Amino acid sequence: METNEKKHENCFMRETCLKDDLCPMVLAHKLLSGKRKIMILWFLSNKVLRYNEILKRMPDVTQKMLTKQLRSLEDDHLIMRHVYPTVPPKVEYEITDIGKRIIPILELMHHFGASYIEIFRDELNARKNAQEPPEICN
Amino acid sequence: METNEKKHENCFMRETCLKDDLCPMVLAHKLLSGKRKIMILWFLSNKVLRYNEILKRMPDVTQKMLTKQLRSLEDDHLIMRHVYPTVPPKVEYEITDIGKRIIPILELMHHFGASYIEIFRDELNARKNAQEPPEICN
DNA sequence: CGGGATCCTGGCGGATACTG
DNA sequence: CAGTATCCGCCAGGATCCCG
Repeated sequence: METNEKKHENCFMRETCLKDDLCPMVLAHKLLSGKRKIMILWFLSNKVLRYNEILKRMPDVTQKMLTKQLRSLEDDHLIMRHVYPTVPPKVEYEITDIGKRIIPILELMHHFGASYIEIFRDELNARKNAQEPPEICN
Repeated sequence: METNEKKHENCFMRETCLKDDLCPMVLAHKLLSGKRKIMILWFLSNKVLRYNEILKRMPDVTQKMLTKQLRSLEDDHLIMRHVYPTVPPKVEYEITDIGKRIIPILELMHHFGASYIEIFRDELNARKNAQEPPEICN
């Protein structure tokens, strides 16, 4: 496993790493680190969606935050924004070619999450109940 | 691509999603969302490392934050902490079997980051220079 | 050596109201 | 419909000092 070791070391030992965005890992992490970005990309991965369609799929997000995350993704060239100057306005969001390269990552994350849940379901439920005491407390 | 679409919808439309940790995507995102967790797992993916060895590989992290991220990863069963009660103390960190399942995700992220840099190198450099004005300003 | 304890701050993200 | 505008709480994360 020496090649693997070397690769990992190289990535982070380069002086540019952690400082600018030219370390592949740091950059990838940055591009995906917004709280809603992963979900947005996940939704757009197989469909063009309008603003409200995305909003409907995210039960607990505010309009402001959704807009912010969409703008950030657009600035990073991961999604495209199509504005139709009609009345009422219509705006569609579409994943870019580069954005599509993230989908395999999301698939793996989904798969990993599912495995993790299988193994630790009981503990996850226990944690959940611990931080969400029953109604009795009221 | 209907199966794909269904799968994605199901993940987030389930009432549990975004609310508890039982949505695979939300959970996976949570487990990896710490600022340094990805790098730590990356380093440990092929090696057992001591505390200071990890620290040396992260130029800009404080001891407190490294400790915090390590504890969080340990609580989530992604790494193990081995304490040798010697003088001076020696602590080693090792990735767990479940943690190892994250490595393919990191490999993909690294690959994606590299592709992204190839395509947008100029823009990334421009952004970097914009937020880091030359010494002249002093 | 490998932390813990404290204090502090930026900005992420939420709530609510308004608008072209 | 698809956003702004405004206000604000919170906490991840940083700086600094101390310790067994």
